[in-house]
Amino acid sequence: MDRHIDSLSLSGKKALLTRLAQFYFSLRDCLPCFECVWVSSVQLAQQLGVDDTQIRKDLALIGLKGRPRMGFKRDEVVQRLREILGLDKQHQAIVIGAGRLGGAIAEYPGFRDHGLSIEAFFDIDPAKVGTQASGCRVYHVDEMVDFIRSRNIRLAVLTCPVNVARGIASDIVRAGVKTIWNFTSSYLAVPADVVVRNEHISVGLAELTYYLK
Amino acid sequence: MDRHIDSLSLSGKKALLTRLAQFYFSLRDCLPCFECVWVSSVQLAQQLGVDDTQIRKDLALIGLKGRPRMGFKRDEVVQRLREILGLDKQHQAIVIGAGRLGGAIAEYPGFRDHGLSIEAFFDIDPAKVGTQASGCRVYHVDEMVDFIRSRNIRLAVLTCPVNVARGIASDIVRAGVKTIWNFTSSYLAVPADVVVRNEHISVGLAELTYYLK
DNA sequence: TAGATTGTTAATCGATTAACAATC
DNA sequence: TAGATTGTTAATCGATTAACAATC
Repeated sequence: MDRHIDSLSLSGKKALLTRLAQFYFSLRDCLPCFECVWVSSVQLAQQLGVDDTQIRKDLALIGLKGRPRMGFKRDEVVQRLREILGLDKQHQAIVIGAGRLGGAIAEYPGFRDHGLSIEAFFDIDPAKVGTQASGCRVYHVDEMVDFIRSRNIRLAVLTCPVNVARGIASDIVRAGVKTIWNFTSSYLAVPADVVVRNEHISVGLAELTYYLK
Repeated sequence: MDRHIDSLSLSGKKALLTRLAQFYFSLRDCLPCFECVWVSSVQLAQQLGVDDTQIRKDLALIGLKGRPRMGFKRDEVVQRLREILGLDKQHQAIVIGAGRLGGAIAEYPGFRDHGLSIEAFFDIDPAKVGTQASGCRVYHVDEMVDFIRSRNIRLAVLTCPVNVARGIASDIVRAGVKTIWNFTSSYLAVPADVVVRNEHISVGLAELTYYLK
């Protein structure tokens, strides 16, 4: 099962995970009108604007079998995707940077449903330290490393200013963080066992303004 | 020049634009310590963790020439990237959904620097309509189409609930919007002359939680 | 000059798509 | 049965990487 996924290249694996997550959200959010028990690879492909062969291959890779003439059992697919993507388990995370973006992310309703619980914010601004943000306490950045160590935090969300992103990243990695969700426009160099997902919002803007010319 | 870019496949073009935007932000934000006038493709490649041949090819594609033994003139590269990406020009945009995420996006400091000006928010909540958000007025969604038409808005940011995303998308496209920055987890089907950039935040989360297993 | 870096062609690699037999 | 859909192999396509001559 999972062994097959691990045989993929790093970029292939990343692309696969992105597709699997899209399948999941498409089946969960975007087909609520569908009372159908069965969903075919062609239906899903049309929903997402991709090739149907791809979908059958991806589902086969995670051990799902379809039925000729019927398609795939929708609930079975959704359940298996939850397992594979780790959305079933509970994960503790911290947010570094108690600004608007950090707050928006912490309050995103989908997250709690997917097992993400924000444990604390960290900021350097004395006006923010000690206050509550989105139901969590805001601590000073100086307390960050101890917090990560004592609570065994593995996931950190970076919404701090770009110029301090690298310093923070190296601190939290040394404290034990294994996955970083990077919302700054900084490129982070990390050890091989740490995963960084970049959400470079400015890059998205640049892509769009290109097309506006 | 630009004609070369247009000869690329759709996915190739998208990948190129992403790389160009990364070059830009890397040169602008992440090498401020560098007083160097010259920057080599190898330096930039190391910064971004990509292949240096790729960088030379990309820069050649947009008409930039390097000098053997020296590299590329940094300012020239930055300036040309601004032109190509359309970051020099002023663009008016609207944000649909006056929640936390919409506010965070509207206040993102990088945007005004890159020519994006938010003209209005739209929401369906009576408690929000008529108020100010991030320095802009919040209008009712019913006024959206007229606003787009009269102000000739081409770019819309979607931060509305997922279940209304498709209806909104089809309304704004009919009103004349050409590029949609989609922060909902909905897949939007649009005509060929409309560009959608998806920032599926939940997809990002799913990718990260996979690695936490 | 010697050496480093560009610019570009060729080769490899992987991802996507097409085709089609198997099957319910 | 007939027909639709899966599952999988083969073919195509494009992107990435390697190699190296040109050049400052």
